[in-house]
Amino acid sequence: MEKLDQVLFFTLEKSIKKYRQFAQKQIDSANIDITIDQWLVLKSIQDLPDISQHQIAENVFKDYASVTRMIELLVKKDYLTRAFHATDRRRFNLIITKKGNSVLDKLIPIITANRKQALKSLTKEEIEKNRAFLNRIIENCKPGIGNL
Amino acid sequence: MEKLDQVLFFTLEKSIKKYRQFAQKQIDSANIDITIDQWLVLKSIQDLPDISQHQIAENVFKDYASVTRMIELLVKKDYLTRAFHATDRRRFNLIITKKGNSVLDKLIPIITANRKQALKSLTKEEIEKNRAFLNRIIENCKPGIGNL
DNA sequence: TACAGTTTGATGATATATCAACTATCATTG
DNA sequence: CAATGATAGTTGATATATCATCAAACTGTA
Repeated sequence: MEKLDQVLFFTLEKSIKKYRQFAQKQIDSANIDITIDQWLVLKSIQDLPDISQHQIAENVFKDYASVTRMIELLVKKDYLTRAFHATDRRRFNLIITKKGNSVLDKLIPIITANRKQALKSLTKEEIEKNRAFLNRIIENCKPGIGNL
Repeated sequence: MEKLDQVLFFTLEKSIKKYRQFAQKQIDSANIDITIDQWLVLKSIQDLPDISQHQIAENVFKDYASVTRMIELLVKKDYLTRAFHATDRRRFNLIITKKGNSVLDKLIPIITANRKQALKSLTKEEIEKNRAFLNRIIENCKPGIGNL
């Protein structure tokens, strides 16, 4: 069996971890109290204000349970409030607070710079090819007749 | 700001997560009681029998604390034993048990099949290009003068 | 309308990630 | 040899991942 560092999935894990560490450090350095995962959730709500927690989970491909807990944290941090939903009493209205919006605004230039730095010297074409490649992996890993 | 699904790092996260879910399912289906992360640690020890916990952590780019806890679990599961190190009393000798070796053996065909399935229809050349691409991201995210 | 099945969300248990603080041991050097 | 600094590993706290189970509310249909 090959050594781990020759396996593509290993490089894949390493790259995303390094990017996350790097990006989180930049956020911390700016004294913004949020994790990348919390930001993903908050951003999903901003993009689709009437989103449900289940939809958020699918959006950021996280577990429903994780989303529940992350939302609790965002409420604790006063970035988000929960109100009753007008038509469905199982659901909540997730409303980003002023503080939450301010954090989202402050994050824009940081995240943009992070992505730019991480993709420095890589062309648009390379990036697109890579995305296509990764999407084929995603397709191949879908549960299907072949691997149930 | 772009929607999340247009961001490369998002696709990157998704692909590694989908691969992990898929691969873990195959392991579970074979009734092998191990997680992928535990396997990574066990495999590191098999590859380098005199490895230290710090080296393991670097090998699989995990935190030292995580490695400590994963090793505890592997010992509990009787896949690994800890003995005193001959020359350095701070360290441990990590020895894979018979049971551990048996699990490692049983995993070889499963992991091989997983990787093959996930990379189905992707050529060696594409894979190599992709690895190079990811390595450039890793380089770009290294802490340096530009982003401290 | 009443029941069955589905959807939304919460919670408990376990595994891992990350940071910080801590102990024990080793290595260096004055 | 003693003081200092480096290294190996542990532990606590908090965040997240995953699975299973649960309750409440909704929907469709007999």
